[in-house]
Parts: sequence; C-alpha cells; structure tokens
Amino acid sequence: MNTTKPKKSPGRPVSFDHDEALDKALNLFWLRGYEGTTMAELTKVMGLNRPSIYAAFGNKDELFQKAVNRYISEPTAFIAEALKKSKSRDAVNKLLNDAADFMTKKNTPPGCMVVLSALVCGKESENIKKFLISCRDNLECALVQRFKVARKNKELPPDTNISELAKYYVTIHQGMAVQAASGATKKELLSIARMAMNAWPS
Amino acid sequence: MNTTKPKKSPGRPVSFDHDEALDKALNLFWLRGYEGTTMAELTKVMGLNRPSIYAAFGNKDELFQKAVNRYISEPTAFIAEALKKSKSRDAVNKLLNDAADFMTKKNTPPGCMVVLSALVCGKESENIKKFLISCRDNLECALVQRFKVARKNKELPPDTNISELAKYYVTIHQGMAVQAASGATKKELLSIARMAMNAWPS
DNA sequence: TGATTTATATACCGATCGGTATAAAAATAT
DNA sequence: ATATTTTTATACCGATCGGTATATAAATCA
Repeated sequence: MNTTKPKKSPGRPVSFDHDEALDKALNLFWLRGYEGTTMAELTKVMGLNRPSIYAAFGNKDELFQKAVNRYISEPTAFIAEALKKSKSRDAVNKLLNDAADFMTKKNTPPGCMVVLSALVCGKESENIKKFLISCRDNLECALVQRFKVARKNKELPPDTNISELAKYYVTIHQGMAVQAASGATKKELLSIARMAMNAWPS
Repeated sequence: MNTTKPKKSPGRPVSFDHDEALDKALNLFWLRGYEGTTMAELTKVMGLNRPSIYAAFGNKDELFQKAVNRYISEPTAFIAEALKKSKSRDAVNKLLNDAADFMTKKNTPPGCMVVLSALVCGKESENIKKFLISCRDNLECALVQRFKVARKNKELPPDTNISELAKYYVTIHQGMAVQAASGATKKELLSIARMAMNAWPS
C-alpha cells in the first residue's frame, strides 16, 4: 500500500543535500580530529547554520559518529574489497598498498580518520575514543577471520599465530597513518608496506 | 669570584619543586594530549595556581614543549641507550622491546607522548603538531646515522636502503604507540616487535 | 485563502577556554 | 623596624566552547 507512496510531507523542504553536508563534516573531522573541530568551523564548511546541523545530524558526538560510519562505508571500502582476494597474502598486500595510496590522496586529509581522530583526548571525549577503538578492532577481527580461512585452506602454516599476524598488520596500517599525518609520501608508505610483507609466514 | 656565591635573592621563595611539578604536567599531557589538557586540570594535578605555572613555565604551549623535552631526556632515555649497542640489529631489537615495556608501564599513560599528543589538531595548535613531528624526525635521523655506520662496518649489505629501513622501524614504533593507546598489552607489543625484525636485511 | 507543519536565520545561553590584574604573604636588604 | 623583591592566592578578563530559544520563511493540507 504505502510502499509506492512518495508521501510528500508538509513544511518547508530541506534546502541542502544531506550526504553532501555530511561529507563536508567528515573531511573537517578527518583533518582536525574530534576535539580540534569546532561547531563554528563545521557550520562554515557545511554551509549550514547550527540549528540545521543539530536537526539533521544531532549533536557533535552524533555527527562525528555518522561521519565515521560514512567514512567506513564509502571512502575506505577498498579495505573490504582487498579482503576478498583469493589468497590472504594478496589481500594483505593489496590492503597496505591501497592504504598507502588512500592516505596520501591530494583532495583528502592525510592519514586515516579512524586511527587519528581521537587517540588521546579530554575526559568528555572518552566515549568517542572508545568508539574509534572499536572501529579499529573491527578491521583486526576481519583480518583474523580472513586468516582462519586461509589456515584451513593450507594457505598458511597450521601453527600460524593468527591473532598476532592480524595485530601486526593493523599496527603497520596504524603506523602508516601516523606517517601520513607527519607528511610521508605515497612512495615512502609503499616501501613500508613492502617491508612489512617480510613478516609473512613462510 | 661569584662562582661559589649561592647569592640568595630576596623575595618570597618558591614553595614547590620545579621538576616535580613539570613531571605532573608531563603525565597529564601524555594522558590527554595537548588539546585535551586544560589549564584548570593542570593546576589541579600540579598543585599550583595559575600565576605560579605561568611564572615558572610560561603559557600552555611553552609548558607543553618543556614537558616534551623532559620526556625525551628522562623517561625515554632508553632509546639513546639502545642505539649504543655494538650491532645495529641488536640496537633496533632492544629499542622496540624496551618500547613495548615502556608503553605499557603501570604508572604512566599508555603509548608514546611524542607520537600521540597532537597528530591532528585545530588551527591554533599546528605549531605544536609541527614541533612533535620534528621530535619524531630526530629519532628517524638517529636511526639513519646508526645504520650508516653499520653499513660501513659491513654489518649491513652495501645496497641497503638505509632511509627506508629507518622509516620502517619508526613506523613500527609509532604503530605500537597507537596499539598501546588502544589497550594493547606488553605481550602483544613484544610480538609485534618480534615480527617487525623479520624485515631486517639478510 | 487560511491553518498547519517543517526548516531556516538570528541571536543568545551558561560553561569553559587560556591568560592576567591585583593585592596579600614571605623572604632579603639596609 | 622599614623598604624592597618575589611568590602566592583570589578573582576576574574577553573569547570561544557546544547547544538552543525564538521568530520568520516556505512548503502542504483543508
């Protein structure tokens, strides 16, 4: 019945594109971190006034989390893509190489938003810090799952410590994010990625 | 003449220990980062009122930089110590293993202050961010110097890319700092350090 | 054409930010 | 003692923080 109803609701229509505005917020949080970003700056880059932001996205915490969720689903979709590779070594290799490219893109801030936005913070932002930690844990868990399959497929030695291997490569990823935020080039990140592959079980 | 003069100056004497207060500030900056630390919190943990802090250490920026300089000279002196090892491989191995222990100590915040305190920040803190980047560069340069000696001593293959090797190991160090800030244990950091040594030139 | 509903713009809120003016307290100098 | 010098404690500063009350603008509903 109401599945085909556009059902235009009354009232003044929204005058901005929701996802476009969210992307603007995402890029600012990415560049400045959670605490370094102010609502005043957000209103500027989003082109909205405060009440519109609060009505559409909630308060600063909620806006940030929505930005991170969009960051994970959209610009860093290459991660999920890399994990689909048939060989787990290729998956990790692609993951790190794509990350090197991604973290040094011209039109986006350097590094990884999930790694850098709130590593340390004031008391009031501890929940945001924990939220980002859980996001990073998700990648680590995904690697563990991928490696379990690989070990079952005899692609990894049966005595491989999968947890350690996964943690090692997310550590590389996080170290690359720090490097990118410090001004490292794509070439430099690629060399780091290449050297990190030397730890792959033989 | 005046070399042996204590020359007690007039005026009310300082009622606190300078370095002790600086250590308190150091630990708070270490835990909360530069932006996450407020002067109000600093007065509490240092046990001083604001004018005393400003008189003894300058403003927030200067206090932070003095805290970092103390951090580099005192608690992380193990880094300079590790680099003195006769074999460069032992030096790096000791550096990473000691870092694993240091970053997960009970009585100090997790991770490394120089890595974590201001990776991303608001416009007003950009100078602090650059200051920390230069501190991290110093470690990388020290590694490069150490590796140059090692290559000359035939301890490293003549075609070793020393810059890449140094950047790789500081990246490991920085990744470990992120891991520690995310709750990683000493055991986990040690396993990362061990795996990272697989990249050593054969 | 009202009446209703939603979004916009402006102005403002108390709280907190980093930093300081002011005056009392505690030492030395004469 | 009295004056001088430095540190202490209190109170306060303008600016900015995240968040919101209020009223106007723009749409649909009847």
